[in-house]
Amino acid sequence: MMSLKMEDTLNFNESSPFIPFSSMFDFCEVEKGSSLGFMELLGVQNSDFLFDFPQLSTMSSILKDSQERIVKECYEVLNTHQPSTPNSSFISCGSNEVVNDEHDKIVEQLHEQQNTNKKLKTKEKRKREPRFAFMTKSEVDHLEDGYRWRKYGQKAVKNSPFPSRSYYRCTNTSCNVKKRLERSFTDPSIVVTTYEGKHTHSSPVMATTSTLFGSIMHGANYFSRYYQQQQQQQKLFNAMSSSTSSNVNGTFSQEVPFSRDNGLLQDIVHSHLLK
DNA sequence: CGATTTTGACCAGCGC
DNA sequence: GCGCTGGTCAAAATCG
Repeated sequence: MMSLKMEDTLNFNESSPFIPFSSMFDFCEVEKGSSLGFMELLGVQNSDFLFDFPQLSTMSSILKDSQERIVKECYEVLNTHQPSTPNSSFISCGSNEVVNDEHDKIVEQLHEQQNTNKKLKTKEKRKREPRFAFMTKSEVDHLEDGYRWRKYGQKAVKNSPFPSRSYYRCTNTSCNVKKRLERSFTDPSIVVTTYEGKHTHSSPVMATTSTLFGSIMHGANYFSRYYQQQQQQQKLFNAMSSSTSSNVNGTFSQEVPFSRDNGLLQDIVHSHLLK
């Protein structure tokens, strides 16, 4: 497996405050370090995805800094959250060697299983959009993000020294995005912002302020795809390992799903930000 | 006067 | 079933 190094791409300022990407697991009810947990974390299921932006006061002033963080953190994830099993390679989707009846059968079974799980889930729970949250050190509760929001509710937070949690909805009638704001339990200077859903329109305010959120969402979507693919391939690998354990090693090829040359950076960060 | 915020009531999900 | 909690609704109040 090739190692990805962001130093080759960006001159990251080592002295600037930086909390590792892995720290976001501290805020989530998923298993730390597992690729499954990470998938759920990215909104593939119903969990939250958290970034941490310490020492930052306004969205507009941190644009460049955050962009570098996102890229650095993304590279860290790629290098540290690979499948834990040794030799648990990625299986090339286009590999001719694994195209046979057994393969098709297993794929079909996996799809059926996934559909069954989906049906059960939607029956169990009301459908909720993937959530995406980040923390910002700020004295101001409501940070400018380029979109216009209307407050539709406020709730007292139990056992919290801070009065409430605020609920906002995008003012665009065709857009269903929601946002939740609250002060951190552990550090009052930190504002936790949670977005739910995806804007169906462009930012009505400045392009520059919305670009940060756009980049973050873009990064989240990227990893969502990445780990969804990885998880699916891992399942297939496990299924085939149990059924055809004798020739596993010779059957699958190791492969990096998104190579740097194919534009990992471009996939995460909007191109005009890289200039 | 329209847009936005405030706030108490209400609803749904969950654990016991 | 009951109580708790997170999330939403909607009428009234406030703002620009």
